[in-house]
Amino acid sequence: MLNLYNTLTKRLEPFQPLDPPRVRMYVCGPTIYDYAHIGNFRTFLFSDLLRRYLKYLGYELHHVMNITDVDDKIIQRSVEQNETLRGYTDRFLTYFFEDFDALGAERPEEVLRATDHIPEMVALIDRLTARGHTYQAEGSTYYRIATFSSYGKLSGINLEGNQAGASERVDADEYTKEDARDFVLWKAARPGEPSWQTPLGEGRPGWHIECSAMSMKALGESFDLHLGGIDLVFPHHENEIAQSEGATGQPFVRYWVHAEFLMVNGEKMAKSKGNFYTFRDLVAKGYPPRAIRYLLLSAPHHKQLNFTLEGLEGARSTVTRLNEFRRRLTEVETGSVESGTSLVPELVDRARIRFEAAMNDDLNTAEALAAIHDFVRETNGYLTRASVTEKDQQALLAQVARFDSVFHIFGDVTSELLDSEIQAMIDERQAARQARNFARSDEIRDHLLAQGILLEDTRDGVRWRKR
RNA sequence: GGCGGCGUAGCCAAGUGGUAAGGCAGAGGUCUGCAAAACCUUUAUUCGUCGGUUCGAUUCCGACCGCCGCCUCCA
Repeated sequence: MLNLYNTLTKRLEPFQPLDPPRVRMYVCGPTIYDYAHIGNFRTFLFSDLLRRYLKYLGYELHHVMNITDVDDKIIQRSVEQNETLRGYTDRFLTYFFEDFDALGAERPEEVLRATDHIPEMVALIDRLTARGHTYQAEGSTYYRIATFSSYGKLSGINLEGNQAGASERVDADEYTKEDARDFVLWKAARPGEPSWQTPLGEGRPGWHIECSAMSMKALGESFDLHLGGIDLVFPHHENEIAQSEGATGQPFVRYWVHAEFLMVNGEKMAKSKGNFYTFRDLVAKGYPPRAIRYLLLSAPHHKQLNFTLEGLEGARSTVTRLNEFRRRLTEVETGSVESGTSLVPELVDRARIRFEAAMNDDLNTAEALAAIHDFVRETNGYLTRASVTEKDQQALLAQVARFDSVFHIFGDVTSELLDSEIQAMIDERQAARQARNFARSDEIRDHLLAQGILLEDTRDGVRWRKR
């Protein structure tokens, strides 16, 4: 039984979907104003891991991810680039999914763009208005938080304020609100900004309403899982609850699960801090996508993970080792074994049980990976000591496949799914590395020839001096 | 100021009231006519500091030090 830490209840809870074996899951996707950095991808790889593990457990996923394709930064960037909003976001959406695919993440069943769902948002705002949760000011529509009594239940935010130390930063909002805590549902059009003509007036949607409208459209008014980065707990997810439950009167989401930050030198990796790496930065430095995936999944999602290049080097070694292991297992020569002497079934069972126990414990990936590593080491040792039957080999390969269906880290470090631009970067790096290796082996060979240790080195083979 | 989290070997990092997983890096070794791979051994008497509870604490409690996050757009 999978247990998940639920931000809403602040407890570890057994996961029970509303309508098994279906699982309806919504993930807050990217705002595509630029390339995503690997901190962003930590969340998306976490949702990929959860998705894959739920499938491993036999659930049927209906996984929805939104794309925020209209907001202040996007508008600003598209104007700077002299592109239309749609053209600009189309371009960065393409980049996003190139990276997403290269990182081995499975595509959600549905990817929904905000600007494709303006009518749904307007309809939801209408429902909120009918229930008395909204007010208008200067052409914009706001949510009146005072009308939603359980506001704050997700984040534990104190509505009484207590922002003395934060007061200088509060109220940078350019729109007119009755109360600083209220948030905008529909923003009145402003000159030079994209806008939509709707019954609410000409304007564009607020950020929070997108997710409520799209998630409920795709998954219904109540659904199982809602994921996102920890920074979305407040105000985004708190506001989603206010919008959705305010409109429907129904419980919105059963399990809220949040991914912690990726840190750099002890600080949150963020565009605004300038301490970020994009996926492409790292590929250009020669790191395989699979190593990046491994690193981002190597610590449990509820803990901050400190990113270092040294750690990424380690991840590359690890992933190479896993890949070699699977190849070795695939190519091993099978033989016969005295009946009843095979240790393989026990080895496989032990690894699988430990792996599942770790994953069921709120997706403790560190422990699950430890189970995989022990399995790999023990199997490698077994392979060097004894021959395996074909049946053993199949059992071992099947177990590798089970692990890999969840983590997706055993494959080639490069991927056939890679976008050509990314693939080119990798090819270049690999060619350079190979060249270095050749040079090094040439050096060694020359040295050995000079020493007379090596008598001959041809394509067909080498001849060594007899000892 | 309010709320929350973290501090474990060179790096990343799990974990527990009963004596420190795993990966990477390092060292030694086995095997292979070099190398690589693989395997074996080894690397924290100790888990920020100081107290307390306990037969026993890294794990519980308190204080302190250091760091971080949210409260503002943010994965």
